[in-house]
Amino acid sequence: MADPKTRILNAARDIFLEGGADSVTMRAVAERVGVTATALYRHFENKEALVRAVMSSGFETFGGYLHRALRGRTPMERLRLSGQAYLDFALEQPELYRTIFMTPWRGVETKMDPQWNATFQFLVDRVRECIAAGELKKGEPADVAVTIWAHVHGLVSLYLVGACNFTEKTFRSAYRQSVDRLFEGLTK
Amino acid sequence: MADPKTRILNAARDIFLEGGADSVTMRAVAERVGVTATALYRHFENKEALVRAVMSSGFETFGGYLHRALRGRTPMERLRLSGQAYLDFALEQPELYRTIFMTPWRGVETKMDPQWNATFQFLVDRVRECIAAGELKKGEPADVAVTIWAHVHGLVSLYLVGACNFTEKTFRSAYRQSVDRLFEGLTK
DNA sequence: GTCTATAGGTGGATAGAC
DNA sequence: GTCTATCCACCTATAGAC
Repeated sequence: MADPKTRILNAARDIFLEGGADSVTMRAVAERVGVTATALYRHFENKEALVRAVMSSGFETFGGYLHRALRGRTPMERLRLSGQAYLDFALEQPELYRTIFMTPWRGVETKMDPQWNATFQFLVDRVRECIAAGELKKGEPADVAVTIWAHVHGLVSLYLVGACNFTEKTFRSAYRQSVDRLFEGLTK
Repeated sequence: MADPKTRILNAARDIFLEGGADSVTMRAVAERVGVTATALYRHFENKEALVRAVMSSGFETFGGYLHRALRGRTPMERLRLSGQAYLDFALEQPELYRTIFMTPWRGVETKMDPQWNATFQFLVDRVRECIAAGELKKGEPADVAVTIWAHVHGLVSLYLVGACNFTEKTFRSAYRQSVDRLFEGLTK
C-alpha cells in the first residue's frame, strides 16, 4: 500500500465507483490521495491512462465473479451459477457494470477487446457443454449464448437505468422468473 | 420555422443526434442557429430546460414508431410489429435510443415518468390482448411484458454498445432469431 | 516525487446597451 | 430579442524549483 501508483489507482477507482466516469478528474483523485494533481503525472502518462487502468482492474473484478460459476458440478449448474454471478456483479458493482456494458467504447476498445472476447467465450463454453450434455436444445452455441446474454443484460440494464420501479429484492425475483421463462423455450 | 424557439430546439436536437448529449452546449447550439449563446436564454431558462425539451421531442418520435404497430390486424401481429418498430427506432435513431434507454436519468425523471409509463403500458396492452386471444401462455401481462422488453432491449443495447461485431444486416437477422427463440417458451 | 505557478481550454450564466 | 463584455467554475497539462 506504500506504492504511490497503487494508492492513486485505488483512489481513482473509489471515485469512479462513487460518482461514475465523469467524476474522475486528476484534481479529485489527487485530493483524495493527498497530493497535488501534477504529482499524478509521474505515475500515469495522462488521464486516459489512469482511467484505462481503472477499467482494466474493474474487468478483472468481473472476471472473478464469473469464475465462481466454475464451482458448479454439472454443466447446467455452471450455467445457472454464471447467471447468478452476472446478476451479483451488476447489483454489487453497478457503476462498473454501467461502464463495461452500457457505455459505448470510443477509442479504448482495442485495449479491452481481449477481455470482452474472453467474457463472451466463457458463456459460449457454458452453453456448449449444456448442449453436449443434452440439457439444452441443439443449436449453434454462440447464437444461444447471445440470446441468454442479451436477456440477462436487458433485465439488468433496465433495472439499473431505473426503468422499473423495483426494489433490489423484487428485482432479483423478477430476474429469476424471467430467465426461467426464457429457458422454457431453450430446454424443450 | 420563423419561430426562434423552434429553430433553437431543432438545432439542439440535430447537435444531440450527431454527437450525443455531451456535445449539446449553449455555445454550439447558438452557433448553429446563427446567434450568440446569450440569446438562447430568452427562449429557454437554462441549459437543462433546453435539453429536456429535446428529450421530450425525442420521446414523441419514439411514440410515433410504436404507434405504427397498431396497424396490425391481430393481437399477435400488433405485438410482432411492436418489436419491429422498437428495432427500427433503435437502429435509425441510435443516439436517441441510447439516451432514453441506456442512460441513468438523474433529476429529469419526474418530467419523463409519464412518457416512460405510457411506453411500458403500450407493451403490456399488446401482451394482454395476445393472452386473451390465447396466443400467449397465461400469465401476468406485466411480467411477460418485462421479459419481452428486456430481451429486445438487451439485444439492441449490446449491439449499440459494440459488444457484438455485427453489421446491421446480420444483427437484424440475429434479433429475429433470438426473439423467435424467446417466443418458443412464451407461446407453448 | 512532489511542489508552485501558470498556460490554455470549455462551459454556464448574468448585466446592461441597443 | 439580440448583442458585447464579463465573470466564474472547472478541467488537462507543462515548466521548472526543491
